[in-house]
Amino acid sequence: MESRLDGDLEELCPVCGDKVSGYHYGLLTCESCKGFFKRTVQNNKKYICAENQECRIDKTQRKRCPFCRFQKCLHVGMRLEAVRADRMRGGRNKFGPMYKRDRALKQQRKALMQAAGFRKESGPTLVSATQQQDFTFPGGLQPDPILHSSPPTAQNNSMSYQPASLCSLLPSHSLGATLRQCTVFSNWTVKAERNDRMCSLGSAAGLYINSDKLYSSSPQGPGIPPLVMEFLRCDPDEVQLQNKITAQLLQEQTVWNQHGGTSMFSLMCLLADKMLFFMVEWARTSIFFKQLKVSDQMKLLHNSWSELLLLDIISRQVLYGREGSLLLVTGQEVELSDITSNAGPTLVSLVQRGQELVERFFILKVDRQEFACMKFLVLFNPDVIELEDHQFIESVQEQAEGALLEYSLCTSSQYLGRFAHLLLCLSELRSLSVLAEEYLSCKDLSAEVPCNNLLIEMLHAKHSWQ
DNA sequence: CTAGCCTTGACA
DNA sequence: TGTCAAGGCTAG
Repeated sequence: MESRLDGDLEELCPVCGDKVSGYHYGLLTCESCKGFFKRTVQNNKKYICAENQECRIDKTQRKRCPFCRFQKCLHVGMRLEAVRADRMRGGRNKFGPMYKRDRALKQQRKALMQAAGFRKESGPTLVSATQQQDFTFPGGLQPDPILHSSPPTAQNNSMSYQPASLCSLLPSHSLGATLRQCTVFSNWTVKAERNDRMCSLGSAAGLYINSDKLYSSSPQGPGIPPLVMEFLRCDPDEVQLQNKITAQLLQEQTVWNQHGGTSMFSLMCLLADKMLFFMVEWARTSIFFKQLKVSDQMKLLHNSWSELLLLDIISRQVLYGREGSLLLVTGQEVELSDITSNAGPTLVSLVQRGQELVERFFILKVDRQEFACMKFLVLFNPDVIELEDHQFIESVQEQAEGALLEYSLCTSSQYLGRFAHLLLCLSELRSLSVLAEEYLSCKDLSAEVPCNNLLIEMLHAKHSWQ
């Protein structure tokens, strides 16, 4: 009897090497890893590795370390979003066409192998062979350190004035150790503190969502795909971020007093630099990213820093901002007219296009969950050259895109058109970030950008290898 | 908790 | 109506 699955079933489970029983959660796996993945996601299980998070997972040892087993499940591409939040049985999911394509591809490959004279028994297919490598899986679905870290203290902020480099930030776990002395505070107008409004808006927009409660303890669930919940969990809390940056600025104010006030532009550079620092911290502790080698991490960040920075600024305006003003990460507001009144044509254009983008996101009612997904979409750009783990990065981008699409499906009836519109907005974001980098480069050439900071490193790094 | 087998139900 | 990838059940 020659069944359709015979070809597929010859393959080995990419997680443990056991016999494959069919497509489960995105790819061909064995029955036990299917069940393990389902239990882990449905029950929101947290595991801890007793070793150094590099346990070998095979058929005989898969029970030993569920932490590393789950990490391997994610790494080979099992999809969190394929586990149904509503636990509905039967039916088909959106992966149907993907499974079909995969089958066709395997069939094609098999035919090619046979035509080339390979015996079927000569080993696992190309996919299994690469997936059976030994990967190391640092981290995983653990609580995000940045969300639980205490506010910066006088001690850890003032200890070191070394310039921060991306290289030094990535493998490090010490948040305050690389902060450095910067200049400025300035003669710009602070209109209003927004702490109260931020807090109330924050809780309404889901800033304080407890993902455990929302997903696992309610069998019906809120309809938020698990991967979106995970992205949201990685996302820094706006109020904490505001507190951290404000605390740092207050501390550096004494330094500024010694140097005298500087321009609005210098202040913006300082803020951008601080935001970049926390952006690197966000990426470094985020799901998927922390599994990458430092070299790939650096390439991705060098490629996307300006887009991420702009997306962060824009999302702040969409979620909490007021028309006609720019809400800073510190919670303060600057009138846009104050910025553009003395600005050159490039900056005016930047501000205008940025405002238009804010408006488009606002009309689409983009929420914090969607911005969290988009950040991953932007960060995991498989088009970056010379990536070591290109396949994984591509798979993460696909997963982020799938999660965003699925979430749009949950929240909007016109999800396909809306989803397409979101992608168009990201394309405009990209173009805007190019303009912003050009603007900064010009300023840098005329020595107007405060030197010795992460902002400049990013600017130089990107233009040196692209 | 694991993993093999069972039930369900959208889709081709 | 058959397929097959979801979730469910349960002995070990």
